Amino acid sequence: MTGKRPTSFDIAALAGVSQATVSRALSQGGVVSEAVRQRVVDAAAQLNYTVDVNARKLRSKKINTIAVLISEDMDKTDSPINPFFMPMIGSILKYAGSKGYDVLVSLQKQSDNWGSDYGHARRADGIIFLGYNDYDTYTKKVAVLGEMGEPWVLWGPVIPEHPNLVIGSDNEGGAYSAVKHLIGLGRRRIAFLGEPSASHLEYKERFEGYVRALTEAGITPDPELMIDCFISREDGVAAIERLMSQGVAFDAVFAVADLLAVGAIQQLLRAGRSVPKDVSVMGFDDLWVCTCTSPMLSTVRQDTTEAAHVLVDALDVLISGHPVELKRIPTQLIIRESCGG
Amino acid sequence: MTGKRPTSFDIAALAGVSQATVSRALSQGGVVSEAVRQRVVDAAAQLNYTVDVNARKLRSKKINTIAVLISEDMDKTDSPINPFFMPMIGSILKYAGSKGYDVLVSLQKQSDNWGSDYGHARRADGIIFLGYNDYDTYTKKVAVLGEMGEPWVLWGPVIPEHPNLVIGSDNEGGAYSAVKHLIGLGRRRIAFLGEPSASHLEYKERFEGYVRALTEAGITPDPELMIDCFISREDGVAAIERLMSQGVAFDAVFAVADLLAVGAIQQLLRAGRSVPKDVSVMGFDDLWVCTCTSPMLSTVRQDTTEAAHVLVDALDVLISGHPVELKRIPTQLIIRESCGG
DNA sequence: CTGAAAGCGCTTACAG
DNA sequence: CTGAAAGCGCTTACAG
Repeated sequence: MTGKRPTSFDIAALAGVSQATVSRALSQGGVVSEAVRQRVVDAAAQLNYTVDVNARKLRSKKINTIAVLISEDMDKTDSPINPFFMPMIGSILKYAGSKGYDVLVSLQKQSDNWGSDYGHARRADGIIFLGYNDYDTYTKKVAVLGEMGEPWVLWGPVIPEHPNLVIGSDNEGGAYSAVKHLIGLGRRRIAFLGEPSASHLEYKERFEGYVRALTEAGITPDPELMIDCFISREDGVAAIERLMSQGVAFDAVFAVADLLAVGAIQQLLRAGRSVPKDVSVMGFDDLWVCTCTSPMLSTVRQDTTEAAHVLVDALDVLISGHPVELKRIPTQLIIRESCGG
Repeated sequence: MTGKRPTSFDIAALAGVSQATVSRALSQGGVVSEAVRQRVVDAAAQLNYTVDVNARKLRSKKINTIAVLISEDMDKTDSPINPFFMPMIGSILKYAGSKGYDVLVSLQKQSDNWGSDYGHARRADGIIFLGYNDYDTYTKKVAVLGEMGEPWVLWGPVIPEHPNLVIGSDNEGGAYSAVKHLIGLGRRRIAFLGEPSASHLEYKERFEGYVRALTEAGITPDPELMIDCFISREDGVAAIERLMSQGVAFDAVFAVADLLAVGAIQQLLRAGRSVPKDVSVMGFDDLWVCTCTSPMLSTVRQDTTEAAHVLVDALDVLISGHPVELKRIPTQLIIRESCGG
């Protein structure tokens, strides 16, 4: 529909130079006299010309594109993307864009044999994986990429034994500081709401922080207070229902994810308990929803902006052929109304 | 870093056919005998070969890529993307992917002279614009694309005078049904929280629905009940503060966006009013946060999944050179706890 | 159904 | 600093 797009030859003719010179004038490192460059730029503007990126990529073998592959969230019906990743994706788009990368975004089922495709077909120079937190599944996948020499980084649990290039939050430390804060408030019976599967290492790390804080305060972790849940608001509601129906006494809730904490607050209020007077509630993530509840939710913030920068920078380094170390990003305790004083 | 990628010539040699046949065997409409195709596919698998998408795009002139251009939200500090678009983007990724499109996503400032770039540089066959709801700004921009013959669709207010290809919700009808519902509950003093700028036509349409429902019920719209706000939780809080400090009596709130309604609920509770007993609250959008408040927020749902499908389908039709009509997607009234009975 | 050949629009040594 | 030429890896008429 576009009619005839002008090519570099058209610009060359109009500017009275060779096609090669047009190419030089319009690319980053091209050596041309300033006068000629100006003529070319004017001619390009006049004909509404832009470099054909596909020809450039083919010829130069530089793609300047990164792929963001997001694990499709099968639990959620409303949106296929985990809300935690939303601002992170936004920041990745913004930051990668500022570094001159185009960004391909794709949703993938964890089961598919995706991934290799993107780099392999020369669509992207490197891949950022988001939401692949099931250790058993993803390790095999990225191993393939490693063999192919495809640069990739993954957001997830940072563990030393892990094959390089994983970037994530200080989950244990974040959980520790949160629970320590609750203890400082005088809470002793702190319920733990979390993911049961042993392959979700991030949640396991948060559990370890919980245990450390309790132990340090001389409190013996009580299995009755530990509720296995998947990560959803509904599971948070159910967890509180279960604790109360079993008659388990508790004066605080630490949830491994804000979604759980949101559900917990709702169910506590519904049951006539006051938050934070009767029960303090603490989440993890600092989703945007934390400021929308009444009372507003205290939480452990994962810095998604910083995460995006670190991920893109690491991939950038990897693409240029240098090694990168795995990195743990500090969390920050955010105290709002749901904790009380 | 990847070493030598195999080309179609390598596959040809291995399979004992010509390079052209490899190309045919591996492309959609290629005519080849089944036996040969199998040999080629096997050879490709053996060498871990995938078609170089850049060469394919250059040669075939088919890009099979759509660009999603999102207006960067300057108001928000936490995330640069309006939360309303999050699930829509997810659905677009999913649906466009299922149709065989790659999806480039980019954040743009409304002021930039972006956009034309994407189609023009042969990066994308067409463009989906999200969040460009300032009528005055975007009309000029898309006009340029129109002249260039670049396919595009825009999510926004659907108005007959508008240059084609805009897809949006039935804003007037949605607001009408919401306010009518409040009136049916016995509410008479219904505050309107909305965006003041006349160029934000979607909000204007919702205002018109509000007025129509009131008028139809014989209630004269009262300017005292109409509060100008930008679209944020904070503005929702401020709006309620203002109404109460001015001593304006009201028994319901209709907000043009859930964000406002969330803030309204928070401030009403803080001021000791009961929701919904004293005041019914109704939002618009059906953001995911609606189920996270206490009480849960009633709202007018915009169907983001349907929207994504309609946008992608329309762009698809446009790309193939056929015309498309502007379309209005029905909204749905979602009654939750914040309305009362 | 298959092969030989041309060419998509660029970038980049190689000369000058 | 600039030009002529080769070639990136494919697709697609054109023959057969």
